[in-house]
Amino acid sequence: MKRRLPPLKALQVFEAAARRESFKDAAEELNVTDAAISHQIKALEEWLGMQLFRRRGRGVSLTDAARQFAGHLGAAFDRIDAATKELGDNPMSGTLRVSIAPFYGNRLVLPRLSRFHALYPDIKVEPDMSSTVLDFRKTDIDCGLRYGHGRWPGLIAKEIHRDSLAPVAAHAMVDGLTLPLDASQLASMTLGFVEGDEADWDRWFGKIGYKGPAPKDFLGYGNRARVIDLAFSGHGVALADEKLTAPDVAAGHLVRLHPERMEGERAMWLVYPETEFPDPRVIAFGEWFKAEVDAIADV
Amino acid sequence: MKRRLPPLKALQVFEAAARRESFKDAAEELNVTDAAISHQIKALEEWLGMQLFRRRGRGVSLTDAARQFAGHLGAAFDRIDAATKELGDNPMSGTLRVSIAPFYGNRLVLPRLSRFHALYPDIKVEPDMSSTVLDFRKTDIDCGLRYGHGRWPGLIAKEIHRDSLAPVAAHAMVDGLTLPLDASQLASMTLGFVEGDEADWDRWFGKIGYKGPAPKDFLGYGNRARVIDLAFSGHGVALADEKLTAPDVAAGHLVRLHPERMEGERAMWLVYPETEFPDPRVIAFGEWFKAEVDAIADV
DNA sequence: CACAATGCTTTAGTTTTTCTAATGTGATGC
DNA sequence: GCATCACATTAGAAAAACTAAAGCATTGTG
Repeated sequence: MKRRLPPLKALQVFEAAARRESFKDAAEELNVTDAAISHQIKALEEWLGMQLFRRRGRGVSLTDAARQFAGHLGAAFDRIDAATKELGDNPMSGTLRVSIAPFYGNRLVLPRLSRFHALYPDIKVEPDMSSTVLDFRKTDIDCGLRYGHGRWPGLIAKEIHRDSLAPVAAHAMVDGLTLPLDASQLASMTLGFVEGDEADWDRWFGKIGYKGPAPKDFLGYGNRARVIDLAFSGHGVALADEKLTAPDVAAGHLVRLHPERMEGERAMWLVYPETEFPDPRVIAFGEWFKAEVDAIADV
Repeated sequence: MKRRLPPLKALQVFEAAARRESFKDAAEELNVTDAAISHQIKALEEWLGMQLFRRRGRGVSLTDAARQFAGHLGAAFDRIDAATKELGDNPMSGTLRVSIAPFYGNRLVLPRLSRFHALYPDIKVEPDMSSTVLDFRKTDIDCGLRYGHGRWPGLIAKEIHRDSLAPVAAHAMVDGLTLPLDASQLASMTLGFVEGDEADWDRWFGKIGYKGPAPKDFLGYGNRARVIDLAFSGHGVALADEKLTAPDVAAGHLVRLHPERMEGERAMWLVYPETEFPDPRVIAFGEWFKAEVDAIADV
């Protein structure tokens, strides 16, 4: 039951001519000459094998069948018009698939998602918490929140929040000590770091002007989730982002050991495919989330 | 609130590509190369200013908005398809405007019209009984029943019934005479004729082999309605078509004076404009009416 | 009643759109 | 690793759409 449509352009011209019952008026509406209308109508009549207009020297009149036909066409074109407008009108709808590292997502994104939904009720966010490398060409994922240096080929990355590092640990670590600790106290503790960012502690101690014996008790982990786990466990200190740890500090699970903050090498980025027409929902999501993170008060 | 539709060809291509979720399959369906599909989709995306497909090296996938859009388009095209099929499927509907001379129409057409409606329930026949010259270019009339020689420039004429002439008169004319009359009795009566067809009586008398004194009492009229009126009035004899007068003969209003029939110069024709696509309803009407006239039994 | 104006048609030629062939690219399967 | 598949791109060919101009029949106007 395949469709067999007449040339659509001819139908469009016919519908206009039928609606106005005049080739001249149709020509004006479509910004062409009346000869063009005449041609299209003739071609359509030939395609259909029947006459649509009665010619009468000056002016034309519709046959019964053609009038009915034109009505259907008008309705069909109206529907196309409506669908086209809808397409442009509300880009803020549908499903937005966001890839987020589980650690970061559970901690910062999920608790705030309901507020995004309040803002854009027609967008359903589908967080993808798998930690696999994200490839927008293989999956239907629209954007991702990624932690890193911000340069990924083929991807556009917009900075959400750059690390603002400060040492945190569990209460057990500082039992009986007065806060803030001084640098030599810190230097003697077990210091967690993310592999690849080994230099962070050195830079931090340098920033506070520490000149004493170099810290020696380092523990490296594959990602910062593990480093923060170390802090939670009470067996070491993490040099962690203030926004990321703020909820735990506020809740009393972690303690800031020193007021000094240091800008980190890495940041959290909104990433999405390099495309001619960026998905406006992605942009909106990124802007909303940056505002949310910025609003996290330091403790 | 003018419509502003994207290029319809591009929409058609997009709908197919969206339905199959494959440019290649769409190309096959539309009998073009896949490059053509790629071009149209790209053009449409540029027109809309947004992406419809996610490209993924091999294959494509629809965005949410595009899927919805394609659904609307499919429905619209289905409607166009249905309307187009309907247009061709039932040509036997609508209003058929037929121009008929009142005399002929009241006598032969109107009494039979209900049977045409039974045959084609969707055609509404609108008889136009005005006797004005019919010009298909000025009016919305579809066809006419015309009496004459059958040659009218710009018109197609199909013969419905050729005159089969025989003399009729009112009963009063033949009171006390035995039927059929013989030729000399007829020749002495008042003979009605239609102006232009003066020779008919001569031919008729010739046909029955009448050699006596030529008839002298002639009365000319502008049309045959008046000539038959003469017969009704009892003041003369009409040389009239057997089918046309059959009802009156059967009802006893007129009497056939002689069994001899003569084929006339004129006939009743179905006429309609010379056009590339004749209205099939006109053809059907003509065929039906010819059958009806043929079925009139002579009395 | 002649004459201008109107609205559609036709023809011939131009412009625009659409399509193809060839080639390229990245993904995928063997 | 290599063939294959699905889409993209380019350049150019083919087809469709459009225009200008002239024509024709009808209609309105002075």
